[in-house]
Amino acid sequence: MSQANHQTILANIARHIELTPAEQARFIQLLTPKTIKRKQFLLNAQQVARHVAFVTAGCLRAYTIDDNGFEHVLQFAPADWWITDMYSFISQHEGDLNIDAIEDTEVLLLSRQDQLQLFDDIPKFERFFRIITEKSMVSSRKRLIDNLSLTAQERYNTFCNYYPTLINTIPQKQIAAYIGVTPEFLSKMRAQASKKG
Amino acid sequence: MSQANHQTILANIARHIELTPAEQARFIQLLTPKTIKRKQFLLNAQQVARHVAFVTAGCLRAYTIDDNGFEHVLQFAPADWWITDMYSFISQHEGDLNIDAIEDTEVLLLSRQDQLQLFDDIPKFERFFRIITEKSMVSSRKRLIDNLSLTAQERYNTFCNYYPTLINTIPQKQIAAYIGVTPEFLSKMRAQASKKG
DNA sequence: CCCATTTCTTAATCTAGGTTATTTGTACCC
DNA sequence: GGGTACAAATAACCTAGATTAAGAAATGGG
Repeated sequence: MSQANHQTILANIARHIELTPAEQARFIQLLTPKTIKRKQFLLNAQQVARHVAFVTAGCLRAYTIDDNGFEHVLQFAPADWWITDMYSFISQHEGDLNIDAIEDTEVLLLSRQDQLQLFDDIPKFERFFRIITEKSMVSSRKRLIDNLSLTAQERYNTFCNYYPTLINTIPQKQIAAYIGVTPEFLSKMRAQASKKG
Repeated sequence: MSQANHQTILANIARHIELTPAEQARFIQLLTPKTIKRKQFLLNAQQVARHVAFVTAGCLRAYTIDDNGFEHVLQFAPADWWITDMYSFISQHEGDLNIDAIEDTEVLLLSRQDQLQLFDDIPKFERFFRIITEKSMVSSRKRLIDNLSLTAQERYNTFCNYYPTLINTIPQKQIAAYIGVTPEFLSKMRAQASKKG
């Protein structure tokens, strides 16, 4: 089972770089498996994100709580996704993101320290993370544009396309906290949309 | 003068990696200087972003135009900033960002092709771009959180802190297109704020 | 299987910010 | 230096989405 998880992460990496068996072994050795039960936290705001997590099963969510107590979801991470508080992870200072599990979840953790060592020892890993950071940057920008230019209904549709597996598995209030509306308004939109068919 | 520009970009890079004189020379050789006059374009939507630009003087802006014809500014790039359409640059497919000059501007261009070659030849450059992409990612996320959780007035204040040099040099309508309000509403906010002192 | 908690829906009311329109101010260009 | 084009201000009115409140439905833990 742990073996299966290792295959998943190696397949994820193989999309961008090719590793020798020795390099694979070296990498696997640095990973710490961890189980996070539903509603438990991988990371709290005001903590330092020592690790980046790769999800092998379940689903995590990263969110902030604003001054009025409202939650804003930055990212969901179902299986095969990477997640961390990037600010805290790269600066190793305390961050403002909470990461918790919306269902029982398994992750493989890589510490920043080991990651940086890996960059020195096997530059291909620096390439891998350079590439996935470039891609995250693109999707973060895309989302910012969507928030600036789309209506709530359009953002909901976009969400459904982006996270198709999540629509029926996560509470609607989480979707609302992601697209930037109140749960009440999302409910109203869905009611109107279902009328029209 | 071109020498001065080269010093600027080398100093920018030296913040994160150390280069030998030979490596510096190799890098400089790959750069193409370009002048963009006020209101002229470095890149149009529907073009492929062949280059990433480093601004040595003046100021660029990157923006999209939505389906209703409204402009949304993603980034301003005064001197010492890097700018490109990241999606188009990494995929080499056509993008949706326009980049133009809000005043006469000088840039140094690095093509994606040369950048990737540089990553193969001198891994330190892959490190440099890995680091600045991580940092852009952090600021993009920060801005997304701000858009989800702050009022227009608070976003205006945040803008003033983030781009202090721009407040008096760029048109207010550009600031409005960045913080996500109409120029009319920004004008109203400023009037109210100045009343209170 | 049942109770407690959380989630979802509906509806009335409210407001931040948008829209439209007009006026005034400013900058550049021949 | 005067006209054209763009930028900013002001004000009346409008709407997408928030707030508040209350009931209905679903879920999960024991």
